Amino acid sequence: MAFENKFIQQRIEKAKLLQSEGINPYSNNSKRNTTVKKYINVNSDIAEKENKRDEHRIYTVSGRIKLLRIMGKASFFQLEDETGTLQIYIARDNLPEGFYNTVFKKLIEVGDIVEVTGYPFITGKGELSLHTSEFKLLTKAIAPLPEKFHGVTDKEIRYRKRYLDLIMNAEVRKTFQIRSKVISLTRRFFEDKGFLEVETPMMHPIAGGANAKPFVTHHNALGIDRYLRIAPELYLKRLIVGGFEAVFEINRNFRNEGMDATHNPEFTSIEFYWAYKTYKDLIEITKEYFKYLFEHLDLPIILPYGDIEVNFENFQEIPLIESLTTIGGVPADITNDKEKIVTYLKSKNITVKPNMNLGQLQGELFDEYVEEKLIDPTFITEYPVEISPLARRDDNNPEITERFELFIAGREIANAFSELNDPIDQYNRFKGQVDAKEAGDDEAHEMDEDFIEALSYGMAPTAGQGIGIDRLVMLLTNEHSIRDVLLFPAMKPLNSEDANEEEI
RNA sequence: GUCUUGUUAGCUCAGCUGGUAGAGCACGUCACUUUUAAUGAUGUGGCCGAUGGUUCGAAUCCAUCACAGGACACCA
Repeated sequence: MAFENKFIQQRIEKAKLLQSEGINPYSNNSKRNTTVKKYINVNSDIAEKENKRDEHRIYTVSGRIKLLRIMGKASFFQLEDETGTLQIYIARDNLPEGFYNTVFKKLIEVGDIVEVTGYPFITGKGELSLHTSEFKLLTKAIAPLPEKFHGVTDKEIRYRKRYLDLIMNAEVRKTFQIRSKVISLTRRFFEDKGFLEVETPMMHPIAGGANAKPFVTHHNALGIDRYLRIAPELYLKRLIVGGFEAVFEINRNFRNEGMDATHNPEFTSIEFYWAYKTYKDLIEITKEYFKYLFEHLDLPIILPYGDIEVNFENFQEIPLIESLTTIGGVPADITNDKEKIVTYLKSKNITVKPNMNLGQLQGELFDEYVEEKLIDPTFITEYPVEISPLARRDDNNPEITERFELFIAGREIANAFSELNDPIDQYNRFKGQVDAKEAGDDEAHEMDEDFIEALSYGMAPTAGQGIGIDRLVMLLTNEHSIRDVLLFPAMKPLNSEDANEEEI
């Protein structure tokens, strides 16, 4: 399999020659004492020095050779570490006798990881560089890097071999640094508010907390199937029953559904639950959260996303039914009538599943006519109870719930509600879901009697929210595919044999 | 899941209506001590995604399959 490629063979030969010269091609004897970024910062004054150099400052930097320009008895190369790229000047007469000609010129090449020691100077063309007095190979790369100018652009290679993508495309590293920062800031934001970070099971006996198809796995010792969680919601609420008053979890959820630009089988969300609060408090904390993110990420408050702009100072709030007419342009006289909605959708050539209830049809109208038009952050409130099986009913109108979803740039970013804590109401809503499941809705919720029992002991009035981290990061990094914000997005195996491989 | 467009050298890509496969980069050799995608000379490199079919002849036409991108459907 591996190492057949002639270029790889060639480079393996070079590694052997290095060994015969007494040079370890996989040395770990690194003496690095600064990064490229620090080197550039510390030496920003070199231009003012005599001869534009300072031979008394000696630094050792390490990194990968990205570009190599050999010119007879001297060479330049670009050395790249995580912090940046530095030009290295290396000349025959500054190195031990024979090293430059027999080792550097013949056995060192683009892709190798090396360490150089020397002093800062500025070249004739005005670039701060390092004048090498010692050169050491740390790691021989036996596989050649992709083309130096175009790099690797094939999306399949970039996703399957993310390491290559990261080597070749520095801006990709930036995206994942921002992702890391978003998660870190999110954690800090909620911790600062007094929330406790918890971990709840990833393997569930009942796949609850959302409407979705789960992955199934098997516990051998117990001889039972488990579901990879589709949401942590019901476990986090059990903790509120137990007396924790503010909890959050940032972790993966798994849904056995289609893959596309906004869906990966495993995705990251934060869910948080806050006792003695309502969804109104969640609207406030959500605004505060975004403000916090924008400040700490140093992002413009009017954020470009593709060819649109999102104004993060312009948070809107509008009830779902109202949005159908004012934003969606749906006639006002049909939005509360099942038959009229079905007729209307049919007249627009939109097919709906038979036996949909009013709430589901209103949801259809929203998805069809409103969602994509919500560019600036918009809290859609007053969701129908039929499509909100875990949310508390509005005290004044039992047909709607104390719930909102937050939409930004035409996409759902968060889902939140005052939690249903009436165990009998929750029991009946689960029953309704079970009936729907039996009627063929394979994404309907299952009965979770243990959760009902937990509620029976009393859960303080609580508000809870989930935010999709991947989509949030897409928004903040101006990426339009979820695969570009996941280091290792899900991909099909390359040959069908792998797909059918039996477990050991 | 459906439709659609791709898959040619390690990488980025040409290859017209079918006639024995091309460039740049990378790599080998030579020259070159301040280059910036270094430069100049020269050379090596391919089961044209897989399997069938049509044809005297297929990278090229047809069918099936695999993988990927995009759109739609479902979902977050």
